Amino acid sequence: MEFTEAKAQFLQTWGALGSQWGINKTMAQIHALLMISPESLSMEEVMEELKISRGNASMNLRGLIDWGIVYKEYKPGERREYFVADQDVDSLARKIAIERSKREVKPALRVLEGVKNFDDDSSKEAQKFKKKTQELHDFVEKADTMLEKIINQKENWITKTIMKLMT
Amino acid sequence: MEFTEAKAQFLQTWGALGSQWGINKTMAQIHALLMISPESLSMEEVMEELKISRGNASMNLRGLIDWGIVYKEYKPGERREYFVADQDVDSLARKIAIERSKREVKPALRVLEGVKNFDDDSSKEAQKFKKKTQELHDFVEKADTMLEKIINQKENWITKTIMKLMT
DNA sequence: AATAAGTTTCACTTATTACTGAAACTTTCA
DNA sequence: TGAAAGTTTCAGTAATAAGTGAAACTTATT
Repeated sequence: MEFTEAKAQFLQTWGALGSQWGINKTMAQIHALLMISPESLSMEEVMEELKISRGNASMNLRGLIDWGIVYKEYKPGERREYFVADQDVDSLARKIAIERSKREVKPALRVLEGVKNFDDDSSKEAQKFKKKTQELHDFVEKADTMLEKIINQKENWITKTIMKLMT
Repeated sequence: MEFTEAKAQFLQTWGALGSQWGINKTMAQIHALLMISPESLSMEEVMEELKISRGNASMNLRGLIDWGIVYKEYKPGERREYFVADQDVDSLARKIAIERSKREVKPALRVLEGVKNFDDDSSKEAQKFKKKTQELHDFVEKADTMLEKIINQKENWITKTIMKLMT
């Protein structure tokens, strides 16, 4: 396989993977592009390379900056902004995990908390409902705690975690 | 909050959570409904309760069965099929994790493997590309291994994992 | 302060994914 | 075996999410 082909396939696959994980295709692709690029890129260059519109590029670059995995870079004497991706894969994954917990898990927990304390009418249905929502709440809370523990092992967290789980 | 309201809100939220995690809304809702239901339900009842069409109900029930988190149940003397959800939240989560790894992570790994062994033309771009794809491949592989380790602690895996990570 | 280069926004279009419902098929039992 | 009850499929439709591009806005420079 040639470099150009490999690159295209990589951008393509990473984009698809991204959309399965709640990050939209373009956002994942821009991020992938910046990661493999030896120099920082301007918005123009991103648009050109991925054949996307200005609006799309702008929105998604901003999104990536919000997620904290892409940074702006200013070159001396140049007006134009350049973009760089966080080069550390570990820290990237950590940031994504934190962000998803904040955006999805935490809100779900709040709803489960509210819902499990409904006015119990002591019917069979109500009993079962109470039991299950309680269980789900506890489970989600635990899973979230686990995620936090894993990602808080600052450096090389995956390796460290695997080591711990070896026993 | 009343039972009926709590139930509606729960079904609603669980559906939304599902779609963020790659399980479509209806599928997540059917699953939620079956989980909180004290009796097994027929397809008719599911359709009725969630106000969805026969086709939709059929497709998604089948999907849930494929995921291995819902089972068919036959009542003696009755022709109709009834559906029950796996009641164990731990085993449910484990099954979802296994399935997602199989469907998403493994294929992505295969592509990364192919792509990182492209014909190197020794340009700066190619060098960087090789380095990054290698890093990403190793990372994804490690993460997947970790997931496997976690879920292989058969019983109460979340609790067990947290205990291990406590140190 | 005028202008030109750069950047962002947003109403609209396109693409993707999910859902409907009628028709086809299957099973059971009289 | 045929008719009724039950189940599945799938072509068409609807809902949702993503992307476009021109216009508006910002900033730096003279």
